Amino acid sequence: MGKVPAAEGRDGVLSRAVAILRALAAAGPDGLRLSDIAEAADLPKPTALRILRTLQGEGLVEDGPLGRTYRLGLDLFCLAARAGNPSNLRDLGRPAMLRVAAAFEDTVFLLVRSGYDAVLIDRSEGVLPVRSLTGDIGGKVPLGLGQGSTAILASLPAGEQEEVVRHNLPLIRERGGLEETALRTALLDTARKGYCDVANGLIPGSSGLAVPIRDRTGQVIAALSIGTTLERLTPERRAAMAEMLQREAAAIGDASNPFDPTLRRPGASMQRAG
Amino acid sequence: MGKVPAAEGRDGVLSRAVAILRALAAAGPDGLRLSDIAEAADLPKPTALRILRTLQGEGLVEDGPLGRTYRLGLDLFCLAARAGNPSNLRDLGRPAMLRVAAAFEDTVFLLVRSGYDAVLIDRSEGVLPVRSLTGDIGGKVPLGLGQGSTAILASLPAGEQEEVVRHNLPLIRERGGLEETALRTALLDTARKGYCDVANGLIPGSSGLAVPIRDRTGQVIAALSIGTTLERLTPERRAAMAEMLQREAAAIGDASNPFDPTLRRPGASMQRAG
DNA sequence: CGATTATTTTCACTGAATGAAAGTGGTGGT
DNA sequence: ACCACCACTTTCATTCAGTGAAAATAATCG
Repeated sequence: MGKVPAAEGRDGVLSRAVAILRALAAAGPDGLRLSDIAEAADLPKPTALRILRTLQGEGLVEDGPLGRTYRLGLDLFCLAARAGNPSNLRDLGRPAMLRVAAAFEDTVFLLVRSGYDAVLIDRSEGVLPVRSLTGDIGGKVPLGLGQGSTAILASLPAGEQEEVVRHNLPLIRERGGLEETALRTALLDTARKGYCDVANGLIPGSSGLAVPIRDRTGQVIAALSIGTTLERLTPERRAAMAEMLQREAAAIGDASNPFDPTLRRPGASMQRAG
Repeated sequence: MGKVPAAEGRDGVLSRAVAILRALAAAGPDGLRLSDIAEAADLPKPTALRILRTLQGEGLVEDGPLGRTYRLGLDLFCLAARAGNPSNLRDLGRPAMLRVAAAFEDTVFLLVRSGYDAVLIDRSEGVLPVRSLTGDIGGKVPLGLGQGSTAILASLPAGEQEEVVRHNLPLIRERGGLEETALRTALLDTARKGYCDVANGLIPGSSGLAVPIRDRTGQVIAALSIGTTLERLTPERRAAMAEMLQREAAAIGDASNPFDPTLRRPGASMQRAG
C-alpha cells in the first residue's frame, strides 16, 4: 500500500501502450515485428499483441511495409500535429520565421525547452539544406549543444542553468560539443551579447546564430535560430541577423501567454497548483 | 458473450484515452478543462481524471496555460513526429521538395492519401506565405478539394475513384469546391495531362499545380504540389513546374518501397491477413 | 520436407479500472 | 463576510477488462 507519489508505475495498459508507441517511434519507418516490440516494451507477446491491435483499431498504429510488422500510423501524426504548441508559440512564430528565412535565405529553427533538452518544433528552409542537430522536427538536443539550445541554456536563472549544465555535460562532451570551460565561457558570452554564435563545430563548415525568446515575465521559453555556413556568416550578415532575430524574438515573446506552466524546472516534476 | 467481430468497442482504457487525446487535439492550444474533456470523450469525470493523470505522467498531456486545463504535451509531438512516414515518403521527398521550392520560390506540399482524405505530411515554404487548404502539417482535406488532393483522386483506379467521389462530393460542395460535372472534368483532365491545375478557387488569387506520386507498382500513394498565386502561374512557369514536379515525383516513386499496405481502400477497413 | 522460430488463440484468474457518492476547494453574487 | 454554486478530487466496494502461461497454428529457413 505504498502511497509513494512518484511511484512511476509501469503497469496499467495505458503505460504499456505508451511504451509500445515509444518503441515504435524509436524504430524507423520500416516498423517492428511483434517479438521486437514485446521485448522493447518488456511485455509478454500476447499482451503486446492485444495492445497493438487496439492501437491499430484506433489508427495510431498501422501495418508496416514488410508483412507482419507494425509502425506508427498516420492518425497519430495528425493527432499530434496540434500538440507541442506551448503558449501558441508555433503559430506566433511562423510569420517571424518566414520573414527571417526570406531575409537571409538561410534555414530558421524554432526550439522550445523541455526539461534538460530543447525540442525542434518548427523549421523554415532556406536555399541550401542545413542539417540540424535535432535531426528533424520533433527531435531533441541536450541544452548546451548547438546555438539555439545554448541560447536557451544561457538565459536560464543561475541555479537552473547550473543544474542543467551538470546534468548535460557528459552528454554534450560525448556528442562532440564543448568542454566545460568553453561551454561556461560561451554561456557568459551569450548572456552578455544577447545572442549565441558559438561555433561548437559539430558539422564542419556549418554555423549559426540564435537568440532566446522570453515571455513577458522574462522567463526563457524558446529560441529562434538561424542555421547557415561559416562563409555565409560574415560580420555584416551576423550583425544583421542578430538584430533581426532579437527584434522578432521580442515580438514573439510579447505576444505569448505569460501564464504558462510549461516552464517546469527539471527538478520539480510534481508541482500541483494546490 | 457477443463475439461480434466488428464490435468497435468504446470501452477499454486505451480507447478511452485515445478519445481524450482526440478531444484535446480538437481543442486549441489553450487546452480543455476536465469537465469539457469528460463531456467530449463521453466519460465520467473521475475516469477522465485518472486517464489524464496517467497520460500526463507519460508526458503526452500537459497542464494548459490557464490553471486547471489540459492540452496535448510536447512528448506526444516528439513521439509522433516520426509517424506518418509511409514508404519513407517524408524522407525520400524532402530533397525533392527543397529543390522545387528553390527553383520556383513557391511553397511545396507533400500529401499522402488516407482513406477518403489527403493528409499534409510536409511543406517547404517559398518566399510568400501560401495558405494551404489543409491548414497546417497534419491537416486533412477530402480527396478532390485542392490540386494535390485532386491529383491523387484522379490517379486512383476507376472503381475506387468513383467510391471516393460519391463519398466526398457533399463535403467538397459544402466547402466551396467544384460541382460534380466540373470535378469529373477536372479528374479526366488531370489524368490526361498527368498533373492537376484546376483552379477550384477556394482562396481568391491563389492557385497551384500538383502531380501524383506512384510507387513502382503504379499505385498512387501521394502527391507533390506547388502552391502559388494566379499571376505567378504564367504559362511558361506552369510548363516548367509541371515538368519538374513530374520528374521529381517519378524519382520519389521509384525510390519508395512498393510493398506498402498503406494503400488500404476506404471500404475495406478490417482486412486481417488470416 | 522437417526443424525452428514467430504469431495467434484460448482460457481461468485477478487486480486494474470503474463510477457512485461523498468530500474539498474555489468563485461569484449579495 | 457569508453563502450558494460549480468544478475538481478522493474514496471504496464491485466487476470486468486485462493478463499471461500454455497450446495451437503459421511462417521461415536450411
